[in-house]
Amino acid sequence: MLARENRLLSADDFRSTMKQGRKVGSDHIVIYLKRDEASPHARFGFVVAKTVGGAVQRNLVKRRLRAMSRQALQTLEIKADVVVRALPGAASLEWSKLQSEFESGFAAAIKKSARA
RNA sequence: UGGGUCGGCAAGACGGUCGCGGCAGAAAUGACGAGGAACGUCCGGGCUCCAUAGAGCAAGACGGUGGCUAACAGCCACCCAGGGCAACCUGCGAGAUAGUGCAACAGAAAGUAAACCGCCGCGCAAGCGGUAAGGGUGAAACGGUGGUGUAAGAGACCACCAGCGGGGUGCGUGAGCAUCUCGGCUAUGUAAACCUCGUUUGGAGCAAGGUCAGACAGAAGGCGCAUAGAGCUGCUCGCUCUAGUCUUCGGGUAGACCGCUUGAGGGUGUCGGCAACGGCAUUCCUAGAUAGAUGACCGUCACCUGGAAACAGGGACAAAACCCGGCGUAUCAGCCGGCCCAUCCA
RNA sequence: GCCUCCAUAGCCCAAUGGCAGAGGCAGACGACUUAAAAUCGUCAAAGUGUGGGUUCGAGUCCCACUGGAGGCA
Repeated sequence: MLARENRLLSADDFRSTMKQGRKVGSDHIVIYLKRDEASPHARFGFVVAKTVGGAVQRNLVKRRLRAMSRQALQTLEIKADVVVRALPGAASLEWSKLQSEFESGFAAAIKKSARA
């Protein structure tokens, strides 16, 4: 779990990040990243729809994504809002595969947003 | 030993590192942190507000008997019916002489009367009369079998059996069971069709409800000012509140705290009861989030699968959101016990 | 949290408890046409989401599930 200041809390935050942020997709996840140097912290949020699975599967996916986000936060230098959307099939994926997907997608999103 | 049937247990254990949630603490830190179904939301309650929870109708639910319970559509014991060699299982199991409806097709006829082919009598014949044994239809045909009887037949009469109704005796709290006796010789099925009888249900739901803080902009229409609106789901009455109130459109806020986890609570012992369950004593406190807390990495042991071994792989279903009691449904691999049947041995 | 509705042929849908199922679009074949469209005719395609029950008989009535759609606070 992330600390409270590193989480997206309101529906408006989610909406603006997904609308204005840079979007990078892969087989099982989609990452939206919006740079915001004015905000005090980098913030993460997760969207895991019912199509992913039942409550148990969705919680597992959310927790794994949170653990990955926490690791990414330690090496992150920029301030940004990030939303990770999980797609069907993410629940049956192994940890290492999901992690590699997340890391490559996250790096691509940072590169893309730096160009903008 | 094999097969069956019923019930119960458990939901791998211990530890390390990095993190999360609320709690305690000044801090360091400490203990705690999803389930047997947390699920589906099918019932019943507690709790909160509406009147203190009221009356009648309507509407719904339930339906063998006795008990348990806060309550129930649940549970226990028993009765009856059906299935099974048996253990055991299944049953929305009141009422069809209160009334209404329906019973397609076939068939003469589908519920209280009648007669298609027959059979018998009369008649040359057409036909008329008697009859309901036999045939045929159907899911179902107005008791069954055997006899007496007759022109042929028929509960017309008789015996036994089945079934219905009235009465009695014994046992049982009771549903009922056993048995005796009398009566018409017989009355179809369907109430998970309307209905009748009995019992029972006021409504809304923790986004209930309350405290604090904060934001905004009003407009149109309906009904009313002493009978009108709302609370109050369909109606009538009754009660309370208000001079306004409701609907639609538009605008604004969606923050904090309480409710919020100690409860019809769990464990153990003992007593009462066939049991469900209850009494008493003692002991324990065990999640309270709000985009919503359990994840990642690793070690040891146990289980299963493959393998000679090293070793490799695997572990279901499914996650609290005010709280309980049930029901229903999902569940890999397991463990334990009662009972029944078959076979073998003594 | 509280409710409501739906499931029938590839698609949209109808049905009084009664021979088990109507219609339209789409499909196949034929006619018309030089050919095609349109039109006309013919044909095929379902066993009514699943499992039980009531009934002589169930798409229909009852119960439990499964999947889907919607509403209110």
